[in-house]
Amino acid sequence: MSKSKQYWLVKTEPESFSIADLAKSPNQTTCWDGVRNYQARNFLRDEMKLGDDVLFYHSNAEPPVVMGTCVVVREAYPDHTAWDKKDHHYDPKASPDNPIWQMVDLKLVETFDHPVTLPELRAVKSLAKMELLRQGSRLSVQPVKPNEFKTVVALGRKK
DNA sequence: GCCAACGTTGGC
DNA sequence: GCCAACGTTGGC
Repeated sequence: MSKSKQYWLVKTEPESFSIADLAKSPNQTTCWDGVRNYQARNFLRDEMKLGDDVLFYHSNAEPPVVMGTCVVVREAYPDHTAWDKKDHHYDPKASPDNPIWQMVDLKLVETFDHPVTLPELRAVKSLAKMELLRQGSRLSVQPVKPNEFKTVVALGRKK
């Protein structure tokens, strides 16, 4: 008995990992490591399912922008970068026995012809309640409603 | 580079 | 368990 497909948005700073980097990755697939926030992790670990569609967002960019979409191709498994001392997101409390942090694998679906900027999103009335647009929203993995997803994709394809 | 909003830490 | 101090995120 499978639930209907869910939708998500993930943030990344393009200087560390951009959608172009994803496009260049083997099989256009990457492990989404480095999430170090419990609420975001809980979404990754408990709710992201194979086949869920994901908006790919560039944060700390000029302008901040939804670049395209990807899809969940592997469900949650331990984020081994958490116990790698050399990793930027190293967490001394994590270990193979107690991973704490999880990641999923994401595969590129499409890069928008017309990436949708944050000001453009804010101008769309039906997106007013998007988590991304909430003031102070910092979740790097967040749920997106089906209509919101469809609206953003339509904006990304047209113009 | 600034700073508001947020999450985490640690003293008590 | 409170909450001040601190660190981080991320838009501007």
